[in-house]
Amino acid sequence: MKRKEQKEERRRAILMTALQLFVERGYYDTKITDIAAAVPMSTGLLFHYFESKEDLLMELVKMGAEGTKSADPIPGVPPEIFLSKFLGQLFSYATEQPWVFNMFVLMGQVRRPGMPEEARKIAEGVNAIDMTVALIKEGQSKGVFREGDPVIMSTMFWAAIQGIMEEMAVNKEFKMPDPECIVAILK
Amino acid sequence: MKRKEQKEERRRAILMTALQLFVERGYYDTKITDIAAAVPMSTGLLFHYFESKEDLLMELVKMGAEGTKSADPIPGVPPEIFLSKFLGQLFSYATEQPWVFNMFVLMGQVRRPGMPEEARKIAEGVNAIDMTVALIKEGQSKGVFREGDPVIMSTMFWAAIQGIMEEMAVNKEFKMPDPECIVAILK
DNA sequence: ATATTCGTTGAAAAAATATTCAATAAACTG
DNA sequence: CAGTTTATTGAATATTTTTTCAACGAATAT
Repeated sequence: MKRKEQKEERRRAILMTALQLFVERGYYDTKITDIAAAVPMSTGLLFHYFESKEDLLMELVKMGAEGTKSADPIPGVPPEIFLSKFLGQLFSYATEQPWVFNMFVLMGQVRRPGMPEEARKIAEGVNAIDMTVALIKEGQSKGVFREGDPVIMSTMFWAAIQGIMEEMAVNKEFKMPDPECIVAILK
Repeated sequence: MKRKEQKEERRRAILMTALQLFVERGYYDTKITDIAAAVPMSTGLLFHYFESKEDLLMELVKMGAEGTKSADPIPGVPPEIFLSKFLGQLFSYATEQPWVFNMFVLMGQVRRPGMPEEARKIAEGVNAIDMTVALIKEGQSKGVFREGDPVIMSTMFWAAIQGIMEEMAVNKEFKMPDPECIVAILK
């Protein structure tokens, strides 16, 4: 039974290639032929593994949604510490586990208008903003975060992270920021 | 000579319609037929006014690049005051001059990978980040802004603003944030 | 060793979208 | 008013991109 393993491996290769291209060039600008050529394989064969381009995106987004569950806050850990550690981890993935990093970037991109509805819905379901809103409230009540509408603060926080990650994804020389520097947005 | 004025007006109408659709649905997801239908006019006629969809985008981006020049810092004004006033103005445009606001959002979007090269280049030329880098350095030397790599801080700053503006553009109920709250990212 | 299934290809078909165009109506000019 | 230019339409065409498919080779099973 080596066939099945090989098939899985090929599937993964396609997914990872597509992920990288989607993040670096954008979903609409990466054509099926680009993905196939980069894997590499014939365009026809790609449809042996995925029903459509949108299906490919869906698989990625589902994986991303799955993976994000492990980013839930740990009860008892102070919010500023948790966020700081979380970001440190995230940024270190940029070089150590590029696909995890790219996945995060992709999830953020898919939430934007103009992306295929189905995928977008799933990505919106993984709402990091809600998670941080709670954390921000906690931090505010403890006096470690400054006052202000938690929803706006959370939006700013994630937008800043997304912006930095997209910069990092495209411009490989961009210096990895100190997590503290981002958590400081909330302080 | 009423013809010429009317033509200009029609042109503007197309431009403004396209701008709104591009921002709300994204460039690739708004079809030429969508724009024409929204103006409203026949799809064929649209090509009487603009050579192509990309040309339409180019015109918008050129307008945006032109308009952004008026956002240069005023010598002598303290950086934190300038930025705060600037953001106040910008956010107030969201309701008072939606097209100015949308233009800002569009410029940010066009800078991203996957957008048509030609337009992207122009948008990247209008680099608000460079402008703020100087302002941040000034603020740091005066001690009103906190320490940290000015490029990263500037990237964060604009990414946060872009994120909030995109939210405002799509979700009309989103509460306009206090500019102080954003400038606080730098303090 | 033969049959059967699966992987693979590249060219052809289909689908989505942008663009052109011939025809007509409306506005202007002298 | 007759003639000329401009605006307008929507169906036809061109282009771009995705998707299918018939054919063939390689691996696996019997």
